Amino acid sequence: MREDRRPTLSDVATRAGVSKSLVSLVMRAEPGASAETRRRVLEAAEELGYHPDSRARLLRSGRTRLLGVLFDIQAQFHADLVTDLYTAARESGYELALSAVTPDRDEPEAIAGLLQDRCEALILVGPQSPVAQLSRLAERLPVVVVARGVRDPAIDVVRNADADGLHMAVDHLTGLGHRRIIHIDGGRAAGAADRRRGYREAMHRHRLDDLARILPGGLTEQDGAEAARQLLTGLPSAVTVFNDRCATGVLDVLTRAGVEVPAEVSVVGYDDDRLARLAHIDLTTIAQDTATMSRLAVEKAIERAEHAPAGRRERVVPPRLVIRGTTVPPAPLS
Amino acid sequence: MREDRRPTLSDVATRAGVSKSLVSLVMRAEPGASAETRRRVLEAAEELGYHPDSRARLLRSGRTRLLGVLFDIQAQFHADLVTDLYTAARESGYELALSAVTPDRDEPEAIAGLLQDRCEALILVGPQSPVAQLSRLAERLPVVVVARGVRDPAIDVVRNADADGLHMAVDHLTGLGHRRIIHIDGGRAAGAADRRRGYREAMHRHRLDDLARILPGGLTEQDGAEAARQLLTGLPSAVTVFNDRCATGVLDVLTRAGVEVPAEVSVVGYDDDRLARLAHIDLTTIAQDTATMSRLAVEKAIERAEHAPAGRRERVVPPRLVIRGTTVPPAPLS
DNA sequence: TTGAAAGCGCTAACAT
DNA sequence: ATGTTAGCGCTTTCAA
Repeated sequence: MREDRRPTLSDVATRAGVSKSLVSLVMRAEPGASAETRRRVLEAAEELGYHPDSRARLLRSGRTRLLGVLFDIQAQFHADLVTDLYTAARESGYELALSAVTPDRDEPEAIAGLLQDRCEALILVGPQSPVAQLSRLAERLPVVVVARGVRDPAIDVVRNADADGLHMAVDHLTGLGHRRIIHIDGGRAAGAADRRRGYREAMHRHRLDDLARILPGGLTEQDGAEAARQLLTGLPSAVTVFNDRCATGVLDVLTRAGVEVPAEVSVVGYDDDRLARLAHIDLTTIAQDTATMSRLAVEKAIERAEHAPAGRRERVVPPRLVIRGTTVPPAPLS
Repeated sequence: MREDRRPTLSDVATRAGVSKSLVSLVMRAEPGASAETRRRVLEAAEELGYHPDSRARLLRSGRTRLLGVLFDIQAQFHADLVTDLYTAARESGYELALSAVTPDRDEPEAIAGLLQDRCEALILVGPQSPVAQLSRLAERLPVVVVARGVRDPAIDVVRNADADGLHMAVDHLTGLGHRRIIHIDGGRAAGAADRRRGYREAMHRHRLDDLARILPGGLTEQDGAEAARQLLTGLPSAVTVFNDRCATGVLDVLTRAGVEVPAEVSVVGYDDDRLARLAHIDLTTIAQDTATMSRLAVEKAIERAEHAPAGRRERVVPPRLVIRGTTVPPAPLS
């Protein structure tokens, strides 16, 4: 069966006939022990099946090299970001502590968990908490907010240029010849306001103000489906949607209603999450550069954790238009 | 700016004018402190923004009350399970340590992270590792595998009755009058073999062996989309699909090809994940009882961690047919 | 009900 | 190159 007590550093020291300090040095591969001692210690450790206890180690050294990550386990885009955060953290020699927000586990609870783990900094992906709470948190440890704008000098922000993204979307559509372009927005979601603004600005620039129209949407497939039903009463020639998840709902309802996409209506999403890339969805979208955003977030977090804050407080990553199958020139009769 | 040192239990004790022991009791909500003391301590803790250091706490008490959870961050169904695992763990007074598998972070790496954290037991959601590796792991600490069958007396298993699930799906369809029912399978995925078997058994029971046909599918929307293209060459009257994610791909391709679901083809999924429940997908499916499975997994893990293994090694949870909008009687001409 | 003291397993500062 | 001595922040005796 299993050992009832795990061997400690002392056990190894006794067995090797040396002091704990030596064992500590050897286990960390630090210089300061003779080759012979090193050999004896390693041998003893091996025989005992010794593994250092990271908690004790970190408790003593005062460092955890741990970055706390808050995310919504139901959001595909968050999953994509977490994927890249793991990569970025490993490259920087840090570990990630994940804490998910679920329908039954709210943000304060998820954050409390991270604080208990003594993370050196927090990376919050699309947090919904009021700014005041985030500010309070930032008084206690470095906080980096990803994919949401927060105006607080103590909080680092990594986000994409949402307004620019919608400029690209609208420019792409007008370039194809579309004029009746509707925006299905994200309501109060992070980034939604900027994307709305970007849409309005672009429509204005193309002198299409009269045709501009914004339909209330949201973050989920459900929200998109509902918005699409509104759409059916008076079809535009193209739609820009708050995000890919919402766009998926739009696509689904349109298709079911017999509206051909893109022949009758072109659709542009936002995020370029895994969903959009699926061959059968094949959604034209505005890609957020999750790899870069993740790298920057980890960099920022470590920077703040290790020395004083340096560099710009807000990093805005440019989005990128990814043309796939849901956008074509408008039908002649349109 | 920020405090350079996080408040400790001693700080709280000083501020509240009591001993460390009292603070310790109060923070753990243990009896033995007067109401007045309790109030003062909590107030001091709040003012200082104190959070107990879990490492120190656990180092001292020798226990972590930590359950390590391995899951695939790209799988919706895993997200649903993790959601319920959080709930179950909280009810048992345990915490969860999440470790995600990503395209860039394989299972051994994710598991190594969990081991460093000194989790008392591991809950592996749909692990892909060979049984030999899981067995080796189980020699070091309690291991519970969820949603995959593993034949090793040292490993607890919590899964749903996959074969029964397909019996239900086929019975439902034949009950509606379907005869030409095809199964799109999950290849080598966990549970796929049992679901295939269940399909064959049910078709046999209904004396439909001649019409039984299995198409290679997989776990993802992509896999479903590809399988559906095969389907188009000779439409059956109904399809049972390995899981909801895959079924989504099937639905999408069929709809785009002008095949009406369910008028022309009925579709049944598996899992009842968030996707299936979306109003616009509205997929008839076989629900896995994630709440029960999660509760059992947590129970098993704690049981093994705290005393010797007790109770049945394998817990099989019955699935449940959820009838939604993708199944109707076959078209008369079919 | 409260407090003092002794560690948990480890690392860091200081000896030698 | 090696050993000794203090803790890290907490829980756990044990006394008061």
